[in-house]
Amino acid sequence: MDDLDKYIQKRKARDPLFAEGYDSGYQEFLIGVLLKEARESAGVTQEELATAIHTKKSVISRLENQASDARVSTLRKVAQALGKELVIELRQPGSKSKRRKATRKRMAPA
Amino acid sequence: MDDLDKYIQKRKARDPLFAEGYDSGYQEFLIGVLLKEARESAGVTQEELATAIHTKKSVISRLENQASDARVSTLRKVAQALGKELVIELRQPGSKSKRRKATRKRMAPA
DNA sequence: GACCTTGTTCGCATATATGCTAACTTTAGA
DNA sequence: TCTAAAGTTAGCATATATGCGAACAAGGTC
Repeated sequence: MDDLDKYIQKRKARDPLFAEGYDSGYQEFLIGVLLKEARESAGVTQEELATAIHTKKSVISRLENQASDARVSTLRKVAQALGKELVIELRQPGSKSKRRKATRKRMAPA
Repeated sequence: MDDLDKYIQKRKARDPLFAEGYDSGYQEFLIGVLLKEARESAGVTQEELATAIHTKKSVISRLENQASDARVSTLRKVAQALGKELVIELRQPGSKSKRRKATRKRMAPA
C-alpha cells in the first residue's frame, strides 16, 4: 500500500485544499483516494469503470478528486463494479487502526 | 445486541418491504437499523439527536426507517453527534463477519 | 511535432436527499 | 382511559449529488 502513500504525498504537494483536508482528518477526500486506489489496483480506467456502472468518466473523476459528498448508493455501485463490498460502520472513536501518523524520528543533535 | 435482533424480527413482521430488503442483503435498510441502534444505546431520543445536529426529529425518523439513500456527510454528522466515528471501507466480498444467518435447528422428528 | 489514451474541469439539466411543518400513531404511566 | 412523550408519515421548498457533453491537460509513443 505504499503507492497510496506516494499518491497522497504527491497530491498534497499540488493541491493545498487536499492537504488541509487530509491533515485535519476530513474524510471526504479520503473516500476519493479510497476509490482511486481500488480502481487502480483493479486495473481499470475511469472510463471502463464508468461504463460498468452506466455513467461517464467525468463522474468517476469527480468522485475521486472533488472533495464533495457522495450518496451511499453511489459508493456501493462503484464498489460493486470493482468487485468490492462497501462496509459502513459506527465505531467508538480511536478504537481502531487509524492510518499511522508518520512517526517522525527525533533529529540527531548536530 | 439481542435487542437489535428482536427489533429486526418485529419490523420484518409488520414491514414486508423491510423484510425483503433485509433478507436479500440490501444495506440501505441496515444503515437505518445501525443508526437506530446507536442512538438507542446512546440513550437519546430522536428529538434530542435532531437538535444536536440542528435538524428535526422527522429527519431522524426518516433516516432510521425509510429505505432511502443517504449522503456520507449526513451519516457522519449523526455518528459524531452520537459520539461515534463513521467508518467506510471497501472490502473483499465475504472477507468478514457478515451477521450470522439465524442457523435454524432441524426439527426433531414427530 | 503529431497522435492517442487517460484523466480533469466546467456548465447545465435532472434526480433525489435534506429541512421543515403539521397531523397522526404508538407507547408508557398515572 | 386519559395524557404526555416519542416516533412516524406526508407534502412541499431547497440544497446538492448525479448525469452528461465538451473542452482542456497530462503522459506516452511514433
